[in-house]
Amino acid sequence: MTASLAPHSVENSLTKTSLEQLLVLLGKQKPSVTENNSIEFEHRRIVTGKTLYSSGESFENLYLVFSGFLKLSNIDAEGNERITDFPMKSDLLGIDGICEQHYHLQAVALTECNLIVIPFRKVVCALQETPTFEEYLYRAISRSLVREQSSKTLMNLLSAEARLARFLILLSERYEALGFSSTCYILRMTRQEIGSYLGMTIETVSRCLTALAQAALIKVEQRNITLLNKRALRTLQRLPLLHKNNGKDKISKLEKQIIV
Amino acid sequence: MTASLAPHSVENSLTKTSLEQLLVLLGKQKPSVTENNSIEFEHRRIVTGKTLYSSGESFENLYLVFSGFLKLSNIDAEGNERITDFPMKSDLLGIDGICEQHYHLQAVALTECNLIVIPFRKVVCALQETPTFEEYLYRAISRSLVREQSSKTLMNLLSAEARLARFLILLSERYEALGFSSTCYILRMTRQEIGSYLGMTIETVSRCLTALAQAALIKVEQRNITLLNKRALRTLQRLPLLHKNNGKDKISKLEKQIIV
DNA sequence: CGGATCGTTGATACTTGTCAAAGTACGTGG
DNA sequence: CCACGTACTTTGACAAGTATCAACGATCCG
Repeated sequence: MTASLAPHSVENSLTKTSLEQLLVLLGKQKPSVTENNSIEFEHRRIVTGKTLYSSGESFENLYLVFSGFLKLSNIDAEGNERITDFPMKSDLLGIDGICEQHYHLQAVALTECNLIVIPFRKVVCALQETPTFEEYLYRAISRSLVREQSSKTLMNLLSAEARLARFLILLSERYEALGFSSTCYILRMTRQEIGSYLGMTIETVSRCLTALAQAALIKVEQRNITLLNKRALRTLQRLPLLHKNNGKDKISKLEKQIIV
Repeated sequence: MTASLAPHSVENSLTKTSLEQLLVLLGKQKPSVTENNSIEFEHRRIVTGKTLYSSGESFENLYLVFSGFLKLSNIDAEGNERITDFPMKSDLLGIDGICEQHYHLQAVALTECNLIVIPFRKVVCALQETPTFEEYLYRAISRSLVREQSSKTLMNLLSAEARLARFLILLSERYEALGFSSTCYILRMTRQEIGSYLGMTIETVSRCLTALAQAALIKVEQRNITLLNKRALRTLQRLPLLHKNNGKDKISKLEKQIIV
């Protein structure tokens, strides 16, 4: 049972995208009739493992993910990688470059990627007579901020198990929003990368996955994840850190809650 | 020895701000001559403890902090507060409201505050012929995102001591950027609020402050903080979690590094 | 068939949360 | 002005969670 419905599959053929299509990806609901559709955006493809942009590089473009899966990370002075996000379809990349005209982070493809290129300066100037574009650009940027804040907020003070449960649920919701299966998907990143993102060691990631699987909340087959009990996962992700019981008790207690 | 130079002091008298002044606060370097200066922005004052906006409230304005000190937080379903930022002068508030037209977070004044009101929809439409405004607005929003990401990145996988050291250094840098003393300032928030922000308990905050003080890296007098050894603090904030020595060894080792 | 990267599992030690209690600042009302 | 209550802070003893270290298993690729 492979998660063949996961993103990064078809629709890799496009090489140009109209403004209207771009707005829909940015979150626009109903297609407008009168929109300026003469403007087209180039695409850029990168293969697995390649870098889209690096920290310090001068900022020129925003990128909207059309297909594929990436990681966004920070390399500190000692060379340690700290992952801040895993962008996927419809996510906007490169916002971190606007403020100082050079990118702060590094974006690397975890699968083959097809990205819509948005030349920022040109576009913002040229499209100011197209208010909807501006509006959705603002919204997309704001959404990134909200997501960062809420993930930051929730990562701390939650146990490793809770954070991992939350991570799996959030991934599931993102897949669902894109029209893919929300219960069965492929992790496109290594355990190491999950650990970097969630702020825990690779061993802890592994142990927590095992624990969740033993409690029959998920099924783990290498990077293939099946969510078996989303309700329990949701409950788990809200448990504050450190209850009086150990892991097994916690989960069996959870089981009871669910049966009731 | 009180930190009388800390922000939130003078300059509380203004009630209107020109576009040019606003751009300078947003980070503009050299004043332009030809800028449209006829536009003026209203101010809003709130007293200590009052709420500027709450989660869920419909979004209308961005606010630029002119003076004072606030906290930005998230109240979860169980009523726990999770603080995501402590905005101060020149910080932009309310960005979290753009994406869904209602605020996601709650903003509360920690001191008396004087805020410049930016009616978002009106202003973005009306000022699109003023490219510099747009540009600096984008920059400010991007800067918020970068700050969120980097703080998120650094909070995890660092020890409580390191996070607290980082917190104190970052505060110091923000005060310095505003022209205030970078070595002596007043914490405007409780230990509880620091703990919520850094993802640790109030007891841990207290113990770490004591430890840093005993190592003579800082001086603590209630909420009055003096940084005695910034170099050591900077070193400490980059130490990865969990070395083989205990806290005291860590600091004395640090001391040696510094003496050398 | 190696070699390398990735993932799992176990034993141990350290950090930090939890619980409990006492100390300090601050404002209100007598 | 002092007593008192409340909120804030500090400190200690203990327990729980997770990092570290080490070894092994699995998968992938040349």
